[in-house]
Amino acid sequence: MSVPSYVSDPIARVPAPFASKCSAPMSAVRTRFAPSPTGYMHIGGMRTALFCWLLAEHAKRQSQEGNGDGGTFVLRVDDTDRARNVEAALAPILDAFRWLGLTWDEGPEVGGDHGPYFQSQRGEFYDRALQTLLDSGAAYRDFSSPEEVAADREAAQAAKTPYVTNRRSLELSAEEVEGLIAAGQKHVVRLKVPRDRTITVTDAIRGEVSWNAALLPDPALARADGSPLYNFASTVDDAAMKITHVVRAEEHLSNVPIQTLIFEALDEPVPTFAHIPFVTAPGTNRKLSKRDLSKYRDNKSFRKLFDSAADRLPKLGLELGEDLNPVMVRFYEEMGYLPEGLINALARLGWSLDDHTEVMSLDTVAENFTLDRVVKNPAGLDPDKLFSFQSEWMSRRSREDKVRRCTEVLNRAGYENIDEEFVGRLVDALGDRLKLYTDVLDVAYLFESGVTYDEKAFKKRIAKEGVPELLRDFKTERLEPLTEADWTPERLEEELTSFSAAREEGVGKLIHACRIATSGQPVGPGVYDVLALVGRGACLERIDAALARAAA
RNA sequence: GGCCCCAUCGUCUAGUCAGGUCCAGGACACCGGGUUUUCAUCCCGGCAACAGGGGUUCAAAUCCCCUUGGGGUCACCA
Repeated sequence: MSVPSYVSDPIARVPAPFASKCSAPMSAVRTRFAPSPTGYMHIGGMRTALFCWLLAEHAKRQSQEGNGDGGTFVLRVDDTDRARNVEAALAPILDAFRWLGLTWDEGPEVGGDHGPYFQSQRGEFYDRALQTLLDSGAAYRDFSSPEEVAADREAAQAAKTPYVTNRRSLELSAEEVEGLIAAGQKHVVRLKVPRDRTITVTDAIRGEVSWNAALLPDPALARADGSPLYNFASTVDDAAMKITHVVRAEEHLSNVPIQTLIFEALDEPVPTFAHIPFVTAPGTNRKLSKRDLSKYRDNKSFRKLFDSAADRLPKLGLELGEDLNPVMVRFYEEMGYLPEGLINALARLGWSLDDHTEVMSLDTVAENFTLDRVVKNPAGLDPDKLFSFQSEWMSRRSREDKVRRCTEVLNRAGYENIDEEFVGRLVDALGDRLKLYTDVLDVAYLFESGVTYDEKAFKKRIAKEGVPELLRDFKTERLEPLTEADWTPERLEEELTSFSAAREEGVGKLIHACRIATSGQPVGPGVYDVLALVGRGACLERIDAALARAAA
């Protein structure tokens, strides 16, 4: 088979324009995200998936305005070799897409014209492609044992020379090869890399990148049992699914020359590659990885996340650890983050709209997303910034939504008979303080019979010269005479203010004392709301308890 | 080690392709002040960066080269 003269004109084979700032209409854009079913959705993978989705979605919208031929986002499952529990391991991944509102046009559950969408079901595609390559001579059977290959590799390493495949099997005659096959001799199929080539590709993000093919080992396409390897399966699928833009993390950049060669050998157009920077671990520019999780606690803003999760998750019957942690999308969902918040943060990781726009909906991002505004260098997710986006989006949520979701959290935390009307009052009192749905857990004292005192705050605000007396008098003179009906924030404020004035004291003293006595904590909603929410009976009891504690 | 990629405030970034309007803009974080006689919000202000060295040019964060630093990848994994 003849190899196209790709070297002389590398760009000619790159189909669609990648910088859509240009006014030329875009041809159809088809992107894919190909997760392997691991049982969880990695936050970095999610960012990659988001960019894939955005590119397709943007093209889709453009075409609706009469510009271009549409966009399609494909979800394909890389489950080669892992057939056992695919469904269970895939579910969390699909859930993450659903939670964030990233729909797929083709893939699991929805099907499509280019299926099946599970690699484990695409065996015939690989077999056929493999035969094509074997027939054309682009690939060959390698009878070397894995041990021999490993030894060659080590020798090259030791000699400090680049390792290239020892093509001994190529010296076999056709008859000898037939004989070995007939004898059941184990072998892999390798791509015969043309060693006189320079492979050049114009990456949509990195620009022109080249490799000297003479330095490339012949990659295995299929195992001894005939099953396809990643680079091969992925290329065959991308070709069959008519993928126009391969958007993936930068760590895949080194797969480009091999895949390019495979596309060419298959006589398929080479898609546009777009290698986006990966998401880094906090405080470093290394790849964010589940394995180094414990190290991330050393990072200041990550530690806040961990600490807060360690406190809250158990209350919801969950556990911070291997199966649930900040590298997973589900972590943020369980902690009560909003999809809008995470999307906003992820979209801003490596991409910007302009020099000032920070808060953006998925819709806004999709409307404006182009690869030419993707940055080249890796970026770390900053929990503080995510939190800032989160509070912005939470502030836009309706009261009904907050009430419903907070009630859910409370129920999950095991508090029985939660009254939605009461939660409504609570949500009002919380106001902007409610940043995450799980923030309601901070006011658990409203749903429990006793109070746990913050020791430091207690000492500072109650166990102090004159304060217990003041609190006691306020209680007996002003609080006790109030009826249940009088027990409103407005009335309580009136009483506290006038009492303080009568005593010639600043209101601060009593405000703090009351807050600590009734809630145990130095922070929370406004005091009058706290007193009202805690209720007359419990307030009086708790003040007594605090007084007794101060006296002890 | 080979190959490849990357390099602007603590962090995410704008500016780089089409050099001057940038003694570098925004956001988050941080620090200070104001509002709230409480917590949070909100408002105002501040701190803070072009990795280094050579070129090219009247002019370089922007173009070229080198150095340094960081990272990715080198499987019959994905």
